[in-house]
Amino acid sequence: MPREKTMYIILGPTASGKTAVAIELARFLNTSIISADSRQCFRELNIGVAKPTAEELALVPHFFINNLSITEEVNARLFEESALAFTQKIWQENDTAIMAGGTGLYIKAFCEGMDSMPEVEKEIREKLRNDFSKNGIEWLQDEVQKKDPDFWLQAEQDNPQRLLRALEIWESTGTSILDFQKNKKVHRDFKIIKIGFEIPMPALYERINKRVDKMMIAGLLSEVENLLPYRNCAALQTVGYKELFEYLDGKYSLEKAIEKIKQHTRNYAKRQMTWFKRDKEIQWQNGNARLDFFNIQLDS
RNA sequence: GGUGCGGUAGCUCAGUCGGUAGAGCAAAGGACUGAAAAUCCUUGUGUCGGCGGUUCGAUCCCGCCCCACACCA
Repeated sequence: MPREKTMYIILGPTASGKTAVAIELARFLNTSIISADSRQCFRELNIGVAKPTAEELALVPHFFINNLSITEEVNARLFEESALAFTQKIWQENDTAIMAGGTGLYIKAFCEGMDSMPEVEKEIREKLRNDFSKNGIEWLQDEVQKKDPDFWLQAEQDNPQRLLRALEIWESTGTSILDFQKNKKVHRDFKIIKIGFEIPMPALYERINKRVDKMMIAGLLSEVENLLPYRNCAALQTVGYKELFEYLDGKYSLEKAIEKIKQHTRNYAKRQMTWFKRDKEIQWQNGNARLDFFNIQLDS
């Protein structure tokens, strides 16, 4: 009788120390790690996204790291599909697996599934985005209001990303996006245990500030300079890159850019916590009490 | 020393033709179904540099002073 398969999901805000613990745990359980991080999957992004080092990656098999280029599109649905495929692969040899990351939506997609949505042709998406950047938010709002009034009524009416998505679904299908959002949770045929790493905000902010300084010493600026031709990619709308692009534009000093990176990373960590706090399945652990964490895992 | 331009929310600044003031960013909280390290929402009383004067009333006008910057000596 095979043991029940178990996925341990190690999550938490950026700079909470997830990476090291996930690797330790993976070695202990002799299994692999699936990264749930919307930026570490890009092979061109390294220092600025706090990717595990080559040495760390060599210790344990990793999935969804370095598997995509910044010129490719990624989204939660794609993550769900590939993470499930990786999981099946791991199950062939292991009863346990580890997912580690801070992208809450991706983790949710993996655990609960995304509603299936119609494919949107590239041309439609690009045309809408062009029209939006040419004509502005009022145009977008008018379009949505005209074409999908039901969605409009309950929409975040100033949120261009959401309006564009609704509109591209409308343009592709003639149907409201609401008709595809079933909000039903999928059940996975394996056990999921979510462990959250929590560090008091002042301490976390301190760690973030220090880590940004380390990134600069490690050569983040030259990583960013090399990516200058790609700065418009969605993948580069990322803390640490945006600010240094603007520094290179001469918008402000390097010191100022570094200060902004720290600020924006703190804001990001806060948003991550806001997301995670709502998930009542997460077992929270003090990020400094790692032994404790292992004990609990062995018992469950 | 002289001239000019400033001194308004933690920061950058707008504004009040005299009736005690508002944006962006920050901060705090929140949302989140194909860009999620993204995007969006909520929250703004601060001796409007100091002291006097004019006025029913001054942050806004006048005088003096202090501070910063620029230029001239």
